[in-house]
Amino acid sequence: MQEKLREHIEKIISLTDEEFSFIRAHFTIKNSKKREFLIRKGESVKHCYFVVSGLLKLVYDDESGSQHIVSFAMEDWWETDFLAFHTQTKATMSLQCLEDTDVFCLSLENYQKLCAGLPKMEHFFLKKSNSGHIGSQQRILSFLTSNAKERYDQLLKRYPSLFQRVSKTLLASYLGVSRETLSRLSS
Amino acid sequence: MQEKLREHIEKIISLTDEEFSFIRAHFTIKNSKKREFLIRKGESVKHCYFVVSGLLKLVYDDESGSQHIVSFAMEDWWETDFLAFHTQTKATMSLQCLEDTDVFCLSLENYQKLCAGLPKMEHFFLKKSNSGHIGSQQRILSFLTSNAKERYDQLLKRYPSLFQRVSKTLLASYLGVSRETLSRLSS
DNA sequence: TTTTTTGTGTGATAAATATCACAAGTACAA
DNA sequence: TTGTACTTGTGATATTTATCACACAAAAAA
Repeated sequence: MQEKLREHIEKIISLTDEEFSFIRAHFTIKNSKKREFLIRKGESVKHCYFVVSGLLKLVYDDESGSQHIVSFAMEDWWETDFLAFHTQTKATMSLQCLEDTDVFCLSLENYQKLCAGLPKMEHFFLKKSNSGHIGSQQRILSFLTSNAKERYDQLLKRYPSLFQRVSKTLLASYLGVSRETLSRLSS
Repeated sequence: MQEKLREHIEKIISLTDEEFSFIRAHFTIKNSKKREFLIRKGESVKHCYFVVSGLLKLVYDDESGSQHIVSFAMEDWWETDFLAFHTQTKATMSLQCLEDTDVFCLSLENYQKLCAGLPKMEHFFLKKSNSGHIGSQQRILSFLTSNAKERYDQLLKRYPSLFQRVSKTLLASYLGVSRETLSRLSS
């Protein structure tokens, strides 16, 4: 499990064994079962998570009770309610396991210590944050330029594995269409 | 004009005069007229821009010829085609002045030198990138949870000044609705 | 100034999508 | 095993939004 984290980081920066030990010491491990919550709306957000295996959904529940999926977090993803985590405010979203999931947990304090103690890691997180930002911008663009059918096809092309792992209902709520419309599109 | 940049950076990290001189040396200044392009689709993206005054639009032109506004860049914003800038690929979007605009320009090379020479700045850019990511996620959320009217009201509330500065047609293309629909919403 | 482009509102209509309702299939727990 | 909850497809209908067309106003260019 440690190796997964190390390999992931070493895609961007190279590390000595000592550096990795230093990094490793800032994380804890958590093994969660399907349906378990890592973050609950309204509670404080203790950690940023690195997904080693499994699958989670980051969801926003609106006033009328419907769910909106901001993001699916799969292997090799960093996920949390970033706003709440960085500003130390209460979560506005929830992070819940869709499968049994193993994660590394990084507290804000350890995140800051890690960046301060090893500037390379600040560089690493900057790269990650940039990719995240670019990814979100692409998703915005897909809302601006594409209808439901096109967004569905783009998702299918980009993350084909998702279609085996999550229900159509969840895909619909990620794409921003009703499950009935999605059902009619895919047939 | 320099002071604007310094004040902006000092909102996040504090600087000595020498540090600021070091930073300043990595930027060039550009004054552009309304309608001028800082980035053109298809060309290479030389800089990341910090907007001192004025207003720009970051637009994506689709195959059918319609424009989609990914972002408005106002005073104190950092803007570029981030994907093209960071990966040194051709621009897929254009950045064009909606008003006469003054910017500081930072090349990728200088961006890297700046981060390497002054780790504080890597920290600064990480904070900026995180806010950008969070902002994009909020925008995604508005597409997921809100209809055109609600998105319009949210934008009006968040950036009231935009409504004096840009045409309804451009607002429509930022919100992802046709100008006719927007016109009917706002009356 | 005159001309041309750009912006805006609004009607009529078409297309996309949501909502409600129901039936049947599948997974999972008691 | 039975039952309960979750999932999926599909019909009927309502709502939202896009598209096309036009008139006119405002702004920029000649």
